[in-house]
Amino acid sequence: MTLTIYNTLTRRKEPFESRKPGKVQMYCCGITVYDYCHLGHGRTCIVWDVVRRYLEWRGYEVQYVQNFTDIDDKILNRARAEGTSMEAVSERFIEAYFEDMERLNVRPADAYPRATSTLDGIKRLVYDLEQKGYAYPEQGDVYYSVRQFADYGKLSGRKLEDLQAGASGRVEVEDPDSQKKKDPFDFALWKAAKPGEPAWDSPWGPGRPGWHIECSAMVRERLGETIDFHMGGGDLIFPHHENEIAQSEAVTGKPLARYWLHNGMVKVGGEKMSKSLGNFVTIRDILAQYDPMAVRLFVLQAQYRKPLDFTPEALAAATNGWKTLKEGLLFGYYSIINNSWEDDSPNPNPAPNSLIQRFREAVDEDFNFAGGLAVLFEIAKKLQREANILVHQGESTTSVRQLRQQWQTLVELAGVLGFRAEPDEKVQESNGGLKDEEIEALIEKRAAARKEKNFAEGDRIRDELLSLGITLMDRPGGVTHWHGKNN
RNA sequence: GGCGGCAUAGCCAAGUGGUAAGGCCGGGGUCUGCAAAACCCCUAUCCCCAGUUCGAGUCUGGGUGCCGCCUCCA
Repeated sequence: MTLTIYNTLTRRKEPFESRKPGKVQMYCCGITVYDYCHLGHGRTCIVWDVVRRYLEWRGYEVQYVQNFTDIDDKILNRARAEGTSMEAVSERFIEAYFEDMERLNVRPADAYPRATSTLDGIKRLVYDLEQKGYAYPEQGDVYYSVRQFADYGKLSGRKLEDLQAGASGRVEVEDPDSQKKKDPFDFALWKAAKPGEPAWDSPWGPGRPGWHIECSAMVRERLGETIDFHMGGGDLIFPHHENEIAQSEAVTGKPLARYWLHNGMVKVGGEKMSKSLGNFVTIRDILAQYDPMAVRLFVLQAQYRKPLDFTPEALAAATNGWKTLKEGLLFGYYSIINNSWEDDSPNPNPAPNSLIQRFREAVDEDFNFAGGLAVLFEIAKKLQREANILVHQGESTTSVRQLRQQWQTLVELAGVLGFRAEPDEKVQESNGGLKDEEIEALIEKRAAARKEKNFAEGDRIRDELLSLGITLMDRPGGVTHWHGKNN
C-alpha cells in the first residue's frame, strides 16, 4: 500500500517517497506569539500532529520542527500597550501555547527554533542572497528581488503579471517603505531599526529580520537544504511559502521541500476565523466548555484541506461522539472485563487485522482521518455494546480473546490519531457517598413498595438514588440491578 | 480584475466510474406499573444543465452559489 499525499506544489495527489529511506523531515510554520492561540491554530497543530503520528506508526523516523515567530510588529505593539518588552510578551504566549497543546494532546516538536535564536542563520542567508544578486540593500533595509527568481509564483500558481498590488487592501501602496522597493512585490529580508525598537547588529546596520526569512534560515540550519514536508495553514501559501521558496532555492538551487501541505481554514459564520475579523475563539475559551478530545474529534472528522465551520452544534456533536470513543477506549479498564482477562492466554500469533488494514487504507489516501475514524467508531460501538451487555446481563457471546484484541486495536488506532482517554476515578468511586449495603437496602425497600403497588414511594426512592448518580435497572423477573455513573 | 478551492440526508462528513462510510440529532420497536438503562431496526440517488461511457456523486464543458489568497494571517 502506498501513502498518497496532495502536494500544493503540483496540485495533485502523489505517492509519497521520503528522501532518505525510513526517515521523514517535517517543518511546520508555527505561530507569531502575540496572543493566545485560537481554534484555527489548534486545527493546524492537531492536523500536523496526527500526520506526524501516522508517519511514525507507518514506520518512519520523523524529525519535526516548528518555529515561533518572536520578532514582529504585533508583538511589539502589544508590548508597548502593556508597557513591557517584546521578549516578555512572547515568553508569556509561548508558555500559553504549550499549555494549550498539552491539553489537546499535541506532541511537542523535536525543536522549536525562534527568530531571536536564529539571527546568525538569518544574516548568513541574507548575505548569501545579496552575493548571488537576489537581494539589494536600500537605506538600511534589504529587499528580495522577486524578478530575479524565475520560478517565483510556482507554489501559489501565480505569475507576477497577474498579481495586483494592494488588492488585499491591507497595504498602502503609497507607504513610504514601498517606495524603496524596485518592484511592489519585493519583500523585506531585513528591516532597518526604527527609534525605540529592538534591533540586532548586521552588515546592513542595526535592524531586525523580515518575516519570511526566518523559516528559510531555520530549515537550512535545523534540517538541511531539502526537506520532505513543509506544512502550514492554507493562508500561508502566498506570500509566505512562496517567498520561502524564493529565498531558499535561490541560494541552494535545490527544492526546499518535496511536499507542500496546507490545512484548510476554520470558519465562523461562513467566514475565516481570524484575528483581524475579531471572530476568533481561543483554545482556552473552548476548552473551558468542551473536552479537549472532543475538539480533536471535531477537527479530525473533517478532511484536513477543507474549510471547517466552527459551531456550537458541531462541537456538541463531537462531544457526544467522543463519549462513544472514550467508552470504547476505557473498555479494558472495566474490572468485570479486566479480571477475566488474566486467565486468557496471550494471542501468540495475531492474525492480520482487517480493521487495521481498513484504517490504513483510508488514511493512506491523503490523510483521510475521517475515513479512519469510521473504523474507530465501529470498534468502539462494538465494545460499548459488549460492555453494556456484560454489565447488564453478565455474559457476552464474544470471546474474551476477541474482545481484548479489538480493544487493543482501538487503543492503538486511537493513539495514532492522538486520542487520550483516562478513567475518571472521581466519578467511578462516587456512589453518592453510599455504601453498597445501603444502596441494596434502599432497593429492597423500593421492591417492597412496588409489591404493594405503592409506585409513588418506589419512584421516590429511584429518583433519590438517581440524584446521587445511581441508576436502577429493573430486569425481567423482578431483579433490580444498579450502577454508578461510570458503570 | 487575477489565482485557487468547495457544493453529498435535519446538521457534520467520507467516498480511488459500477448501483452512496461514519458521527450527531430524530423516529420506531423489545423490555417496564411507568420509567431508566440496554439491545434491535429505520432516515439521501449526491446544486442545475449538457456531454463522454454499457454504466458518473466520481470524468469533460457550461451555469449558479459559497469560500480562501492576491504581501497581518494557522
